[in-house]
Amino acid sequence: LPPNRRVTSQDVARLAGVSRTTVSLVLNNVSGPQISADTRQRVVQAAQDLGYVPDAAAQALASRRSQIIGIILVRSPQQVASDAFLNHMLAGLIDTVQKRGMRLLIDIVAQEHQEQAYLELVRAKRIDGLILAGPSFDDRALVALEQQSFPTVLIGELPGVGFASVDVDNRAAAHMAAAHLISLGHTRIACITNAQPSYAAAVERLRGYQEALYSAGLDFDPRLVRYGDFDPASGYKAMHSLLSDTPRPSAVFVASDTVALGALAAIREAHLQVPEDISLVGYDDIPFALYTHPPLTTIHLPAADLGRKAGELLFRLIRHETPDAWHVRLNTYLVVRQSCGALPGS
Amino acid sequence: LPPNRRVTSQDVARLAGVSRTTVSLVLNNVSGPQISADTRQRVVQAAQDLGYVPDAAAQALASRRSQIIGIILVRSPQQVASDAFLNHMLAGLIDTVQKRGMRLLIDIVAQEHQEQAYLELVRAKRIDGLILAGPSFDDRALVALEQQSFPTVLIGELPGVGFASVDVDNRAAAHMAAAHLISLGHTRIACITNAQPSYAAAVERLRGYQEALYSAGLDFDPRLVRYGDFDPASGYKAMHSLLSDTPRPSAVFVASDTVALGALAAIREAHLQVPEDISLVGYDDIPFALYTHPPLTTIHLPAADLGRKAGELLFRLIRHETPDAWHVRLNTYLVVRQSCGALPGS
DNA sequence: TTGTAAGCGTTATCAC
DNA sequence: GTGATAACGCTTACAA
Repeated sequence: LPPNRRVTSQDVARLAGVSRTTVSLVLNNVSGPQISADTRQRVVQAAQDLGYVPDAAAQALASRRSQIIGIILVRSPQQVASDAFLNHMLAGLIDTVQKRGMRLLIDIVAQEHQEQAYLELVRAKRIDGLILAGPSFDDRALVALEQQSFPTVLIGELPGVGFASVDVDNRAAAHMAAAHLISLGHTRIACITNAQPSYAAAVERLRGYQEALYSAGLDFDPRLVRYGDFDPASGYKAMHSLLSDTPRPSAVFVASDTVALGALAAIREAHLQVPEDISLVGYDDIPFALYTHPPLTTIHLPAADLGRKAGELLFRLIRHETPDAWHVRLNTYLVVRQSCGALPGS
Repeated sequence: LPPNRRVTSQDVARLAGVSRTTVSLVLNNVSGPQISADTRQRVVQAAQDLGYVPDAAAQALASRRSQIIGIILVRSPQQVASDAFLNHMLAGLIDTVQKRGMRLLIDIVAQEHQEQAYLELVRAKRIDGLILAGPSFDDRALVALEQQSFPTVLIGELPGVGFASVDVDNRAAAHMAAAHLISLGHTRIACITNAQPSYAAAVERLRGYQEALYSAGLDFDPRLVRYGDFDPASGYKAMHSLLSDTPRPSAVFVASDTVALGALAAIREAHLQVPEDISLVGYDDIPFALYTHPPLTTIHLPAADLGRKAGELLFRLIRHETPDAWHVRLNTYLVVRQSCGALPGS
């Protein structure tokens, strides 16, 4: 025998004095057949002695399950760079995946390549389930997945399609943010979105802001809206433009902390004070929001939970269990720090 | 025939009127045997017509290559959360991996579980190559990889072991940062590290700072050193402690932008000004460094390139090519913004 | 309770 | 140039 050969289940079987079948049954804890405690022990011992690790490819080929789940992040390089959120979500997801003894395959693709990216993964049976995180999805491509009912979970906005999803209620959260400013007496409240209006989440947040105004009997003035683009630079630009409006807004809801950092810089550059001259509410509660100047009042998003829930939901689907809910909505809440003040004279 | 059966290479062969062997040869562009252009064309066409996608598990089992590379991030959940760097590196790595038609399997593990995490991946032949990113590695476990010369690349500090690695010269970079402060006339310069001294990178950066002092003929005063711990909170605490020293340092090198954000907050809280009262140099050049108040002078690290280079190096190893260099050192440079001022009277 | 044997869908080694 | 045929290492009916 070649000395450095791979240890196979055959070797384990031989050492334990049983068949490969038994080895497989024991090591996979198959529930059907009862294995005597003695046999089980011998097999486990033999496997350990030999340092046996099953070959993943062989296992996948025979069992038709790869024990890998895939996550596809539909994002531009620029977004990846400034997404202080991603880490958290990934950490939550990986945590869940590990607990199930599975692995995570990750891919970042541009909007226009998403289809080929996940179809290959699925068709090659490389993954047992798929998590899609991105702004929007190409319906045409998703149809294929839906037809073969491939286990899939969306993180983000819910399109009309029938996929399971995990998200926060962006509209309600934005409503909460704007309502906070209104409660402080502000009436001229601007909005800088997190992204361009082609992104569903951006539209939802804008709508929440709008609804908060209406609920309070305030007018919605489209001239007070600017579109951010994921990064601080876009927030800087948007705020700069907003500050040249007259009369100046006394408060701004910035639908992304990252974008808000740029907005803060623009305000400082104009020699204005937060919150004395302008109140600001952010969105996301990134770790840095506590350390801006001043600390940013913002909407807290449960990033890690988003990843965790998506993972749990997906595992249910993979095991053909009916999930408690096909569309999970996680809670957000307002974190009051020091970037908002009452409107003078209110 | 069952209507919804998987399309196999057998089907392609049948449609093209050739054998499975030929299909494999054509689709994998095997160089040895010459296939006639006509046959090649027929096979390609048939594969496309049928929407054939090779089964990943079967391919892996037969070819002994999974086409997956693994990255293991050795980090605590806390570090993952505040690591504004990770995204960049991952994006760079994924970019490289995609170009090679491979996939990336990602895992985050705590220091104490690293061994089992990557040994399973390697032993199960789940991955063709491994990238390890973390503060330090358990030599005992790495020995196994080294012995079977499993393609492995380290991102980070270079231990004594013989693995290929990609890193920046932390010491030289820190030297540069401290030298900048010295050039502005500062003599009482403190240092807040990025992490505890158990982390090699933290020690290297501290040493670079120290060497810069010596080079300038300044004394190294250990009482001016504080240890950060990855997050802004640790920077806040460290700076707070530093500010109660007398005489106060006139400048601080903070070996992590993330930690520096906390330090900035502590300085503001003490009603001091940057750079008027205290100069600050950071490290990493995270996207937010440009938007702090004031914009942070810092050391730029090529995060995405780190990922890219690690990927390229790894592919060389996988293909048994001798790499140009086993230890790649990427360049850093000082980005001068507005957090440093000349010492009054110098 | 355990063993036998038939796949799983490729790749790779030879002949032809 | 192309086609049999044997691995690859495991899971899983089914048989004993």
